[in-house]
Amino acid sequence: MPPIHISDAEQRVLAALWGAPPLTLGEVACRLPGEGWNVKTVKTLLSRLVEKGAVHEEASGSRHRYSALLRRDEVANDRIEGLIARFFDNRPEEMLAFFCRTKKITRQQAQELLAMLEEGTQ
Amino acid sequence: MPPIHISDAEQRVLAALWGAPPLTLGEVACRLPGEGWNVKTVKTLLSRLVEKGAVHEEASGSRHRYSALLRRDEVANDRIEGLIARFFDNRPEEMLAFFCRTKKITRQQAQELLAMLEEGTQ
DNA sequence: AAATAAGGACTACAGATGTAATCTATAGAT
DNA sequence: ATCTATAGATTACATCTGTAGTCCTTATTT
Repeated sequence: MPPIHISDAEQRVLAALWGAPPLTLGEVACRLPGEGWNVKTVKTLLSRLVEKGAVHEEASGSRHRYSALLRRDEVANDRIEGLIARFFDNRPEEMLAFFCRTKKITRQQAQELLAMLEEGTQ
Repeated sequence: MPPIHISDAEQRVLAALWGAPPLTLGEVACRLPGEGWNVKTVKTLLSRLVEKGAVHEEASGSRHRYSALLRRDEVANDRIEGLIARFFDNRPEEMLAFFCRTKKITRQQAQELLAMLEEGTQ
């Protein structure tokens, strides 16, 4: 199966479902404050996500409830992999270096990060 | 001006121009081995990039030569910013943590990175 | 019971994107 | 001088995306 492609707008809707119980259309719409979308727009995006297999739709009385089938970290990971492939020649450490060079990460933060790694590998 | 949006396919073409002298269409096409695109397709993408102001086109005899107007690190940075905003609540250090948690980097690499930061901040 | 609101199914429609094809000019090969 | 390969300008066309609108069926409110 070809990997599902989630568009930008769809991703925002998907995000509204992350870490939430199955939500109705209205509930989803409420969780998308900044977007300024019509509820119908949210419905369209939800339907497309269902078609794509990224969201589950279940009947609940005369309404439906929607829940995410893709986890945030799965999607995030895909995106990151894509960036590493495209811009950093498939070398994670290159991306990390770039990140540190440009992303104003402090020595402090790097140190904490290192500590975390130490923990994870022991 | 609204930020230029470079599509996925366009990005691959742009990448072929990075770090290279102005190239002709044929030269660009040659630098896109894996894509399996018709030269006409490459030409279309190049033209769109020119329209969008991401690529410069200059006459060279009866042909044209193309060169990137956006640098790799600019584009990479935009993408990374997007990810941080979308998936990590605008907190770079969260993305870094994720990065390290998913084992994309070894302790060794982190250590080198830290050394680099030390150097940069002294 | 009647009016209203929420939301389902289906439809709409322009602009972006992927992926070329045509038609034409010209530079290099014979 | 002619043929051929490269590539410029223009056009094509299906699909995807953003952004709803219609029309209909409940649930809820009066």
